[in-house]
Amino acid sequence: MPPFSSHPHQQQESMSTSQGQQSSHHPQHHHSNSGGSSGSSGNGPHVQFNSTAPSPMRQHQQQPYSSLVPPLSDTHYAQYHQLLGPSAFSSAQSSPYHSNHSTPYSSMPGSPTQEYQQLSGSPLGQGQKPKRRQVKNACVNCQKACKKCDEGRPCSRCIKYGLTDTCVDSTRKVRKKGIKRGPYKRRPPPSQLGSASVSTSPTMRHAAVPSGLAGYMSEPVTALSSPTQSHLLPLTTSSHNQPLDFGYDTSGGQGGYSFQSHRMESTYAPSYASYSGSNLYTSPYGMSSSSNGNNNNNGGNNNNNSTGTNSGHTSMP
DNA sequence: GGCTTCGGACCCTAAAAATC
DNA sequence: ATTTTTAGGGTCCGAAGCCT
Ligand SMILES: [Zn+2]
Ligand SMILES: [Zn+2]
Repeated sequence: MPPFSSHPHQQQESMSTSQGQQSSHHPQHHHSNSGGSSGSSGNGPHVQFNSTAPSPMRQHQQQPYSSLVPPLSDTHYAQYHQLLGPSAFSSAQSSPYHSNHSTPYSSMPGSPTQEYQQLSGSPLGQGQKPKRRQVKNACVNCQKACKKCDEGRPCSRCIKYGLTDTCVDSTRKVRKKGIKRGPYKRRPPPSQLGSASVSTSPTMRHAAVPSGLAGYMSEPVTALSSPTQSHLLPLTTSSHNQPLDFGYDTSGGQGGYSFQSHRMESTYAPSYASYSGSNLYTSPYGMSSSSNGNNNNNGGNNNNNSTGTNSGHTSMP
């Protein structure tokens, strides 16, 4: 993971830069600081660099983009949305909305959270949080508001707020290629398989994971993961090793989109702590020699740019 | 109370690396 | 060629500040 992950929010424009690198996530968000502390928590693959920096936030308020992004009390909204049910999405245009949509929100049964339930039928144990599922591409309005969207194109949220005309998919950047990564962690020994079971049980690898997260560790594990490996794993092990049960089509993904940017946001200094070597994240990279001739070595790689990185939420000009 | 913001946890999945 | 790991790029929860 990147030393300090560029923050998901914001971005705002292709910085040009040599190769247009710039990895900030959020399409537009401005957040003003860097650090995330995500890391340890959960299985989140991206441990972010925690840079404290309380940041005065909440100060700058350029102009509410309310005009574009209408409210919609999520509670209410969620209820409605929940109607979609966990799997309702997946198929592109399956939004129940279109199919029947006559149901008044008020009559929607279920709780908001209900919608994110198990997707792959995994029981999701007692205390576990159900996995949150996301749409592949949120509409611009929801994206800006950081609110939940759905597959339907005028998405339900936009419909509710009468933004159907502006409800279009947000653009996505294409992941860059050629980024070096450094060696991966050891892999499980070839044969042995079934035998290992018990002690080496698949669960081993997740051992380090906080109980609460167990739910994420669904994967049945197709014979693999040796104990050795497990201890090597950072405790941020990724939940799924492989796209086994993905409901979506892998191919589809985000085909090349050209990025665009909507909004330039006013002044939001990048400010994120530069990552100096703390290995908060046990990645092979860090340990790798200093040389790192080729790989830019840890996240640093193309992020450097990051300029915009860190915050994202934008707030309309 | 609702609405607006937004920090950052959580997710998805393509690409790199490791194996086969 | 296939599998596994990793991280780029994203979605959106949930809390806090504002507004009415
Ligand atoms: Zn939407
Ligand atoms: Zn929409």
